[in-house]
Amino acid sequence: MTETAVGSSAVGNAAQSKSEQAYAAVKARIVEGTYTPGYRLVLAKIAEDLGFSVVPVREAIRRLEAEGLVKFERNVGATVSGIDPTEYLYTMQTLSIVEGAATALSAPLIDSVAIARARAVNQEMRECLEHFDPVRFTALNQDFHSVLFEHCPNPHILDLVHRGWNRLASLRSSTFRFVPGRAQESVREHEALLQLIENAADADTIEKAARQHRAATLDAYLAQAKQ
Amino acid sequence: MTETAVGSSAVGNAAQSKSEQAYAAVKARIVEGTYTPGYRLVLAKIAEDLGFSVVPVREAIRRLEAEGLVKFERNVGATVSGIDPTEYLYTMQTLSIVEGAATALSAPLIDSVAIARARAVNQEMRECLEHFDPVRFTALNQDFHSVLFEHCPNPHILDLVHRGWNRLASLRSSTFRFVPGRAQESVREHEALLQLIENAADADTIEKAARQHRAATLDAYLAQAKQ
DNA sequence: AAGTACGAAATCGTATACGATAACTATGGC
DNA sequence: GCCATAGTTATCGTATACGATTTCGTACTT
Repeated sequence: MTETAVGSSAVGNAAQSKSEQAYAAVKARIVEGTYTPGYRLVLAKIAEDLGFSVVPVREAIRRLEAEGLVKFERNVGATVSGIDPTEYLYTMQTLSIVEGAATALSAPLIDSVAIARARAVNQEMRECLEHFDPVRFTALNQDFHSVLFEHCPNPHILDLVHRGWNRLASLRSSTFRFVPGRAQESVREHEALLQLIENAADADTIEKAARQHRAATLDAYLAQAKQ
Repeated sequence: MTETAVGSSAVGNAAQSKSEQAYAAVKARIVEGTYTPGYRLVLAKIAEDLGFSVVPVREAIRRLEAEGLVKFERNVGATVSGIDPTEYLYTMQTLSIVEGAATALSAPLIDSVAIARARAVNQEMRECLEHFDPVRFTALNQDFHSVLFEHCPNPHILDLVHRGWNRLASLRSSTFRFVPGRAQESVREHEALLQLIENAADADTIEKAARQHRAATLDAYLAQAKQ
């Protein structure tokens, strides 16, 4: 349940069109890592696997292309798009901005129950650090932020956050693995963020903290990459 | 030239696929106002107009749907999506955030030539106010901001800005017409923004000013709508 | 042996065809 | 006269088919 793509229009699946199904199916495979970056997405093959024809599959792939999850080349085909360092920077920078805004907008709407829930998740993350469970850590990290954003009053902004997450999904938990100490820091920042929200800090402070939380991960990655 | 949709991948049209052409054609018609909100986009009709078949047209429409320019209903069809007050709020709020970030990121890269160009555009906007030419005013407004963002180092953020603009395009110049005095104020804010950039103000200050510039337009609209 | 040219295979791009669904219209019952 | 219902039409959704383009392998030339 923690392994699904995030942010797909989560309505009931009443009478989904095949293109929707294909979209969801391929997206899920990319996000959960079945299709790794560079994987070649052949329309005919996917169509056969799903039992559909190529037209809806093509539509699904183009949609995923628009979200940046696959790279599509005319008359050549689609591949799952990896994220090179530059793309990673762009994505993280954008995320830092939209997450900052999302957090600031959500903060006044987060009740004590949600705070407690987030805190519990964060506690579990701490435990993951001790047992060294990066996969679960990353999933919990998503849960943590989901609680924060759950009530974001602006769906457009929330959508941008989700897109960024999915974009990063294929290299999930990379920073946890590759940047020593960052995860510990991240957990501390989470707690600090919760306290700011609890104390009803002004929007600007919360925005900056949330933005910094993401930016710090990026910086840690960049510093490491430079070595 | 000022009337075209903004931000479409502006590479040479070498061997564009029909779905690309259809996308561009329909998008242009929406942005320039040929297809007004509520206009019913019948696949077969558009296909015939363009001389294509329905499949690429369908793909184009779905793509426009993803950008929020059209509303698509299963087994019913597509209509050009108007923006109701709520949508307008969401869009403007999102724009204020991404434009703020885009401006702050671009500021250090804007040279004196670009500043002069922007200032000239802003001067012309002033003249439009005297002659009461809202259409040209809006076009110039786009030009002004284009100069500012031209060198935004993060293409993802720039893309988000463009999307917001296209989203607003169908009700372009509305605030100029409907909110008295706002346009004058806007021109003044432009000049203030230019001075901040010239003086190499810190990123935070610039971001806040740019964000406020957009937020003020939204507020003016909301205040007016409430009456 | 390396490079080039040609041909075959794979794959995409789109037209056409037909089935499915929803909107519309006309008819009959109350 | 108004509402419910059946039939018709419009439109979408997708399968299939085929042409277009690229890629890959092979044979030929130097």
